[in-house]
Amino acid sequence: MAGRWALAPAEDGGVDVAPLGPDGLPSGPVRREADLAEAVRSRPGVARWVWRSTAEVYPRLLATGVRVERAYDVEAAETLLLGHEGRYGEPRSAAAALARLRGGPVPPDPPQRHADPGAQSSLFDPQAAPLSPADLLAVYAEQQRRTDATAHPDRMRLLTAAESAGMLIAAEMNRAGLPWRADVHRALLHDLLGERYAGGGEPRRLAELADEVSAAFGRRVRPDLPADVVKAFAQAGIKVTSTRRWELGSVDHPAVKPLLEYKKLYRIWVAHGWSWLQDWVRDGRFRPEFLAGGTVTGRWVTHGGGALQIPKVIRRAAVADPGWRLVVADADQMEPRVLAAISRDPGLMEVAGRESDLYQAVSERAFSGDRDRAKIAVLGAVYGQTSGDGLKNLAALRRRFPKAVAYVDEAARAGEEGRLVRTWLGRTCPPAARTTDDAVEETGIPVARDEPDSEARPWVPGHASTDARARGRFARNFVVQGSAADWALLMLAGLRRALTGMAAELVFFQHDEVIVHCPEEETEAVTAAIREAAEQAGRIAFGQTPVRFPFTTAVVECYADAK
DNA sequence: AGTTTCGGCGCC
DNA sequence: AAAGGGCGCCGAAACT
Repeated sequence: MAGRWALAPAEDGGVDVAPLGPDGLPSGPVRREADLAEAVRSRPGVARWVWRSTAEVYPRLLATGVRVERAYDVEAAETLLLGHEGRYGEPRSAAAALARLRGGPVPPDPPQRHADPGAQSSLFDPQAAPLSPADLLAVYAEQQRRTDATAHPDRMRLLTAAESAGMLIAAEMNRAGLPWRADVHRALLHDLLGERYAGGGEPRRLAELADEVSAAFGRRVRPDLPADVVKAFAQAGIKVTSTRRWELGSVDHPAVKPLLEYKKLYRIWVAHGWSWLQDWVRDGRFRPEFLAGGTVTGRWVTHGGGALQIPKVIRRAAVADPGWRLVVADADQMEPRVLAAISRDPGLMEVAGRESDLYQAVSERAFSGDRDRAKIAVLGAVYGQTSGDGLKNLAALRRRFPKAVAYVDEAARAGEEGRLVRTWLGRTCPPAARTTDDAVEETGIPVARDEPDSEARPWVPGHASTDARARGRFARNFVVQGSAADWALLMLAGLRRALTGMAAELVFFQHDEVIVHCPEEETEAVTAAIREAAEQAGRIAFGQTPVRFPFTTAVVECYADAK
């Protein structure tokens, strides 16, 4: 019973399953079973389930209490493989992959659905037409062949496996939810914003601040309307081009202070206020929808509730159940450590080979101990800083860490020239935007200019006039942010495996930070599992490397106490 | 009236 | 002090 099995939901609500031989072909007959959960539950020895889409199958399994150890998500793999092959924009569904294999017309991907509170959505329509096990396995076998044809098949296999694990984890986290105390949240809102007035208008504190702003200007001003604010400043003889915080910060006018306070609280009111609570918190859990691999760099996204942007002050409402704890773990300086591992810069590897503060160590080597400058320089190198002191700092960084800077410089050059760049494991950056004609010539697939599904087109930078440079910055950041996402995904998969058999649940993941909800007596084991998973992910991803990947871990009852 | 873009800001 | 990467979300403004 061990080994891989294929699983494909059938039209009649049942499911087809088939065992795979070592060659990836069926090693036994296809069996039709009436009940999905029972089909999986009765085969506990299966090492990896091969299926079209985790989003299609796994929530239904979880709903009946069935988990699987490992899966292979054919559509996730197809997305990664197409990208690696420089074929971004081609339909990524299993049906499309099958059509390419068979030579038939390639169906376009279904349009993405918008997330509504409470609605389930996924990368692809979970209700897509069923695929027979034979067709599924034909696509799978072809994917194995394409994986073997990549420059680093071992890394690509790791990537598709990790992405598939991510899909499982996302589904499990969507089900679990982040423990959330609505009563604490409400008290917090009342403290910050004051009473709500009937009719849904601004709460008391915001109304007061708006009055203060108006008083300072000597006329009625709506602080939530940038155009109104800019005009009011102009009438007061102060020229501002926007109402951004950093620009207003240096303006000397009595309206500035209440205005900035208003903007801060307004943000909380509209994005994490009472209606947010209403929409996203049920049964003591905040349930956003996590989507693994939702960005081109491999970072996750969430739909609903702004789960990856919870303001620090609102984290006060994320509270563990009685007798339970939140283990909050944050990777220390993940991106520069990853840059050290992928560039193999001797100096940066040495610095990253210690668990102590990386920016401090960099500053001692290149910035006379000025930690702030060191941090700005490192982040500038990673993000593509192009002006001001950044360039000076970058030069200093380059002298001491030449291979590290050369690595991102080369990525930037490749991006500007429209070449492909990849993460360490092989996730591939979308190529430069091409004209419609180019796309047709290369793929044979017409791309409508006003195609409503923007997913069908390659990434384009925000402003056409700065195309090449924007692509350079994007590619520069991509190799570091994306490789960091590779590492984080492996870490997460390792952690999930280590938590098997415990009551502990993964409940939150945010780029370099993970939260596990567990009984108090499991916190030590969870903390150890996180540390171990981090080091293991470093070894698996980067092989022999002196680079360490430490975590700062806090065991707390309340998320806000973690930092 | 409905849809898309913009400005601003939250997180990493 | 201010600038560079990735996102989501909201209301207002701008459009069809």
